[in-house]
Amino acid sequence: MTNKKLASLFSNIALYLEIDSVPFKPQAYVRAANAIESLSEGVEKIYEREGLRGLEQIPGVGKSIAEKTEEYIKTGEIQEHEKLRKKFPVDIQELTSIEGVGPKMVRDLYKHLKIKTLDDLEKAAKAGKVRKLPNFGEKTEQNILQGIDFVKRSKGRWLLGNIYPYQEDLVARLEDSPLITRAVAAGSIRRMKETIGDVDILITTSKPEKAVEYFLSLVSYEKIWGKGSTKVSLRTTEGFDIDMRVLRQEVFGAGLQYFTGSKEHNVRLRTRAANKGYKLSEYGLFRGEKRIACKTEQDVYKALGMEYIEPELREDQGEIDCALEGKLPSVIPYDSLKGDLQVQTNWTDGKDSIEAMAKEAKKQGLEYIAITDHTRDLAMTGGMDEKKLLAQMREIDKINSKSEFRNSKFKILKGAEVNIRKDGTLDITDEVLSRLDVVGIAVHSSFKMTKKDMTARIVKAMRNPNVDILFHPTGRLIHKREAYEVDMDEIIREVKKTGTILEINAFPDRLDLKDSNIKKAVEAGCKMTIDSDAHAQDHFGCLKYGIAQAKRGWAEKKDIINTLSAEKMLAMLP
DNA sequence: GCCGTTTTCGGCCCGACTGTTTTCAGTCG
Repeated sequence: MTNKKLASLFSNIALYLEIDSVPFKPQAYVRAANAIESLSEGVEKIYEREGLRGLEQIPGVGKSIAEKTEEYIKTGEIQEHEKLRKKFPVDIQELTSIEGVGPKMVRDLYKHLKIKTLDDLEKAAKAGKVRKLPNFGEKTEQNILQGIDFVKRSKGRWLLGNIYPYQEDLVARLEDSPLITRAVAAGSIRRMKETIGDVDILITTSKPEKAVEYFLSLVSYEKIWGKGSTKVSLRTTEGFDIDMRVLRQEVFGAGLQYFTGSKEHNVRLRTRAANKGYKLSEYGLFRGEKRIACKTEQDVYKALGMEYIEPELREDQGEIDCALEGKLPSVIPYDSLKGDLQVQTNWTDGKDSIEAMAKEAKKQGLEYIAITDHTRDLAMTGGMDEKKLLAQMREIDKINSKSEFRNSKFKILKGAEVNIRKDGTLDITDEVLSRLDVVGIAVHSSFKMTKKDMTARIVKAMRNPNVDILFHPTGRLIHKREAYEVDMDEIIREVKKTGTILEINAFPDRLDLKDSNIKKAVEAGCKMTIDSDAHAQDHFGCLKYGIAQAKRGWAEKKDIINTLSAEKMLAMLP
């Protein structure tokens, strides 16, 4: 995981340089950091094979950053970074993670109050010292305290999308070993919760000690919390914990059920079992001394007289009663999407071209994507005005007519992610909107309106007859920003009137709508779409997190319009 | 500091919003 650490060093350098208002260099470091973080290969490997020259091939990495990378590979640190850190001995990553706090504020806070950490800042703000600084005031102090509260609450939890690929890789490598007959992730990862506290791995093996050693050889860890013959618990160098347990083959199902949770689900399940005269534990379902089910999870649920409950539903949200009555919804399966209705390209803030995104989507088995770049008001992304949008539409026609796409089922649809202004109007004219296949709308600014005003703003935008989809309806960014205040019931009522489609945005830090809102939408009979919000080719993989979210919201295939063919999907749009 | 040529230095996404000003700096997207 050198890439990640190195990337974080470079982003730190960028922040330190911004303190000094150094022009342009910070962006260069940020670009390099992003490029390094998204590499599929370790920088050491590249360096080993191709030396400095290989490093310079990474986009955004030139001579100087390549040399710093070399220095880091050889010595584990970068002098430039040490120098800057001595000048401003502050936890700049942590402090700037507070919404509204940037490098300049960090500078002033350190200069006047010697604030170095989140805790320092919290104390100072609570003591009313922050408001007295030049250019700070009471409101800023309040915002800082709120921001700290938010950061603190999300500490120690990780985004599903950041951990899932790690877990997938680890499980695959465990299963590759002849020592191990079965390996599977349990816990909140298996339930696909939007954030994960730690990773639970279950294995079966005939040689527990050897398997534990093998597991330790695969994982790079900072600390072992505990180690026995059937369990090991550690902190990875990435900073999260893994619990690995060896289960006995014959009780694997019961163990998997137990360690998948959730705790609340299990408590209720055990109560049901007890009422029927059974006892349920991680070692099986018992009647008296007799073990009656334990091999598979299916056995356990069946023996309790209920339908099998998928892991994503096990949150004690009424799933057990439904399962007993045989009334569980058949939630949407993982392979059921035919299209993706939110895709950004290098026409705005995406990384790849329209054609590259289309090719990748096709490769992933999709039948269509809608290109939905940002519009005018999002100047920072190169947001498109009417003229640029029309040019892009012509470009899409051109690509669609290329033989590769023309002769296949695949189609690129024309769309946009249109900005909803503060007053509920849109930043593209109706005339141009009416020519698009898919019009998505979204809020990107003025997040701190009252609930009433924000709801009215969105409702007004949805009433535009050209509008098809409300993108990331609540605007939250997990661990970064709270959802804005909005009356979801009112939005749903309006959706029923206008036929607007609600989005389940699958990007790991959005997952917006969240599960409880999806459930509301399903109950009201709203239609939804699951979109990746891809900004690069490898982001299509995020769709599975959106599907997981839909499952957690009890959505069925029929509730999700992009399970349909392009033609049928388009017919569903208002 | 990187990039891309105009081959060796100039350009680098920029507008809205906020809270603090009293004309703007900082932050965000």
